[in-house]
This record gives sequence, structure tokens and C-alpha cells, in this order.
Amino acid sequence: MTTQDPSGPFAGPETAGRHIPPAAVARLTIYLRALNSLLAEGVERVSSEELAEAVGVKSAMLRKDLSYLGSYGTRGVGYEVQLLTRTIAARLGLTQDWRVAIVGAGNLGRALAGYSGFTTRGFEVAAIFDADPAVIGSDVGGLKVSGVADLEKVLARTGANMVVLAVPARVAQELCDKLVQAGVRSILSFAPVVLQVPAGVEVRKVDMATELQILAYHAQRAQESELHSETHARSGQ
Amino acid sequence: MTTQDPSGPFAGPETAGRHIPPAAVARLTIYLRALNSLLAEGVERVSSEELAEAVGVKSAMLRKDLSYLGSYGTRGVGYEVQLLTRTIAARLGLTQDWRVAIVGAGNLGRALAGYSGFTTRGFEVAAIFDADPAVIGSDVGGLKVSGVADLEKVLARTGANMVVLAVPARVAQELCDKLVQAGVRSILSFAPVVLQVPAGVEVRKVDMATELQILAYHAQRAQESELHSETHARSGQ
DNA sequence: ATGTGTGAATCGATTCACAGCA
DNA sequence: TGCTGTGAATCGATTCACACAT
Repeated sequence: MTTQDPSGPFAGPETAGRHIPPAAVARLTIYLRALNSLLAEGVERVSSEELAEAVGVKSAMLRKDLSYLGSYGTRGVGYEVQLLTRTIAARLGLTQDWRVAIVGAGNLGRALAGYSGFTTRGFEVAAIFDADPAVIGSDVGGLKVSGVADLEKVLARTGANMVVLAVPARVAQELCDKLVQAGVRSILSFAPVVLQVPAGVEVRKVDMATELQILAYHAQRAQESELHSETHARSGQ
Repeated sequence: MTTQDPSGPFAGPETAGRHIPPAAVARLTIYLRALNSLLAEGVERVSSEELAEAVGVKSAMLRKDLSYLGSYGTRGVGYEVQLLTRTIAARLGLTQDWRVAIVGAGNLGRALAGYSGFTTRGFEVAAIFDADPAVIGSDVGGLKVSGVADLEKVLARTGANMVVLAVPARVAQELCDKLVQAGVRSILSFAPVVLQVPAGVEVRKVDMATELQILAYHAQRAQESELHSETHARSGQ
């Protein structure tokens, strides 16, 4: 019934598959997390109201987001936690194996290699690379550090199909180019630079400096309005 | 549900802006980065076209974003790199000292403590905390790890006004509550959970698992449309 | 009676296109 | 002339409100 293709009358190779709005995709990962918690607690059903409350969104938005997957709820009742969990996971592509290579075995790269959040969510760290000859060959979380010269070879051997880029800003673009050259199409970058990639390569960025600066902006505004209301308070209001 | 809006009913056309749209704030940090590079290279002027190109946005958007700051360009010429850099920095609240406390001295917390991107952008790591008695007192990047029991005391002593939360998901909310209790109003969380905070507290999240899952979604779609076009082109092969 | 699924309305963000100024 | 600054148009994301299934 709701399975009509919202992507329009196009049926070309490029447009294959139903498309979910980016903002909704991002939230689906959050819903999935909450659902996994409910599953672990043995909860069998949730309403959009309850789940929305748990993740801090409006229930109407949650329902609309879920509606992009099809119709998986029961009117008057709610959603089966298990069914919904599986449906979201399948749609996000989490039923297949994702093997992640970490490029950059510095502080951050090593911390990420040991981050349990990857493995518990179905992402296996398959390889780790560095450029420094003093680091190559050393052991990080049970993996031997490979040299970036062997990028293509090691990626192929380990079957890594995603890369986490944890290198200094000044070499990020250069390594990104090498990765693309080696056939990598999905990159999560921690480097504070804008990476240029050809079409067909998906780059996402985690940018701690930007996030702190955004916090600074809001904190400054909060300070200012504090001063402001003090002024108002003293001048009579 | 974010912070209160102190802008009131005033719609002064003269006012070179109180409130900047969130999407624009995020991009201003990126422009600032690019401008700092230009400054380092000794470039004195840029056009919106050049700067937009460098950061991967449309020039009209960049001009609109900058227009929230007021009018700092010269028609027919472009922007003075130095003036623009200072203007953005001032507006983002980066002219004052921000002192960051890192809560959680695990792999990630220690990596962040050593991350040069903080200090080079005007954020000083002022303290680091952990709950583990075996870790408390040890040295991380020149800082002695404090116990979370001393949170309020140490935050006050070090003047930390921002917190980076790098703790396991299951204790994140509890620590968040303690931080809020201790007067912290700006939190950057790496924990993969939705944090509930009272109004007036700003939380931003860096979520590696979510980012990887979004990549997985796109990668799966790419695979699917590949298969699709193979099917279509089955005659060849 | 209850809570989903979804059109319609609203709100915000992006792009267009050009008037206005150096 | 060339490029900024910005209304108007467009596009996407969110919220409202209610018909409809159970």
C-alpha cells in the first residue's frame, strides 16, 4: 500500500531503489540504537510516542521517518520492536559485513582501532595503516600496522570496503586520493579539511574542532544574553 | 527545545545580526579554517567564488552566510582575508579563552587530550577526569587525571568552561547529569547515546557509529544500482 | 478507543538572479 | 567592469491534524 516509489518516474540505473531523505537516514541509526536497547530489555512493542520520547524527537517525525521503510506498525497498537529493528537494519545495509580499514596509526587511529562501538555495531576493523616506517609492523589491537605503500594490496587481501581516515590535515587529501585510486568508495574522515573526491565516492566528516567552535558560539551568546538581562534588571525592569 | 531566543520582537534592519542560522554557523567554522590557510599563505584578498570553491559550497551560499555578519566585502573586489578572519572569529566567540575538560581517560579521552587540533584552534585542555582509581593520578599529556568525585572542584580551579565527554555509553547520562550539576553548559559528547539535558545546556554529539552506518546505507545503495545496471547490461559481460 | 500513516501547512535552508556599489 | 549583498523562488525538512485500520 505505501510501497509506492516516492522517487518519481525515473527507473534508470542511477535511481535504482527507493530513496530515504538524508535527515531521515541519520535518525534511523538513532532509532535503531534505541530499539536495540529495548530489545535487550525484552520490550516487545513500542508506540511512536514512547520511542520518540526516548530519542528526543517528535512522534510525528518518527512516524514519517519510519514510513519511508514501508508500513511496519499496527494502528492502535504500535511497532513490534524486533520486526522494526530488523527492518531498519536491513534498510541501512547493516545485514552485510562491513570491514573497516583505519588509515593513520597515531593517537586517534589507535584509539579508534580499540573502540568497541565499531565491532558491536557490525563493523570489523580489518586493517590499519601508517606512513611512518617506525610504526609499520607494530601491533595495534591485534592488527599489524601496514604501510600505506601496500594500501591496495592489503585492502584487497583483508576485504576492507570502508576507510576511517585518521591522519593529519596536511596529508589527508593526498591519502584520500590514494584511497580512491585503490577503489575505496566510503570514507569517514577525522581530518579537519574539506576533501575533494570524484562522484561516486561518499565522504563523511567528523570534525571535533568545528563542534567545539559551534559550542563556543552558543556559549558566547548565552553569556551575552546573561549580561543583557542583568542590565535590564538593574535599569528597572 | 534549544536555547531560549533572546532576540525578541526587534527586527532592526540595521542590526548586523544577532542570530545566525545554525547551518550557517557550522559553515562559518569551515570558512574560518580556509581563511586561516590563506592567511598563512600570505593571500590578502579572496572573492566569494574562490573561497567557496576551496570549501566546496556555492558562492551565493557563502555570500549569504557572510552577510549574517554584516557587510565586510567590497563590491567588485572581494574580501580582505585578515578582516574577514577576525570578523568570523569574533562572531563565533573565538576571541575569548575556552578551557576544555575531558571526561574519560580511556583510549579516546587520552587520544583527544593529545589532539593538537584543539590547542591550535584556541581550545586549551585544562583538565582530564576518570572514574577508575587505577587511572586517577596518572599523567596524560602533561595533565594529572582527576577523579570524577572532584569534578566541581577541579572544574572551578582550572576554569574549564566546556567539556568533552569521552566515556562509555552506559555511564554517559549519569556523568552528563553531574556535569550539568557542576554548572557545565557546553558539552561535546562522543558517547553513542541521546543525552537529556535541561534547557540552557548545549550538547553536541560526535557519533562515529552513526556515521559509519550512514556510509553503509549509501554503499549498499551503490551496490544495488551496480547490480541493477549489470542486470540491464547482461548481454555483454 | 487508540495510535499509525500521510496529505497539507509550515518552517528553514539553498539557489537564483540581479540591483547596487567600488 | 566585476563582485558583493540580498530579495524572490525553490527545495527540503518538520510539524500539524485527521482519516483510517485494528
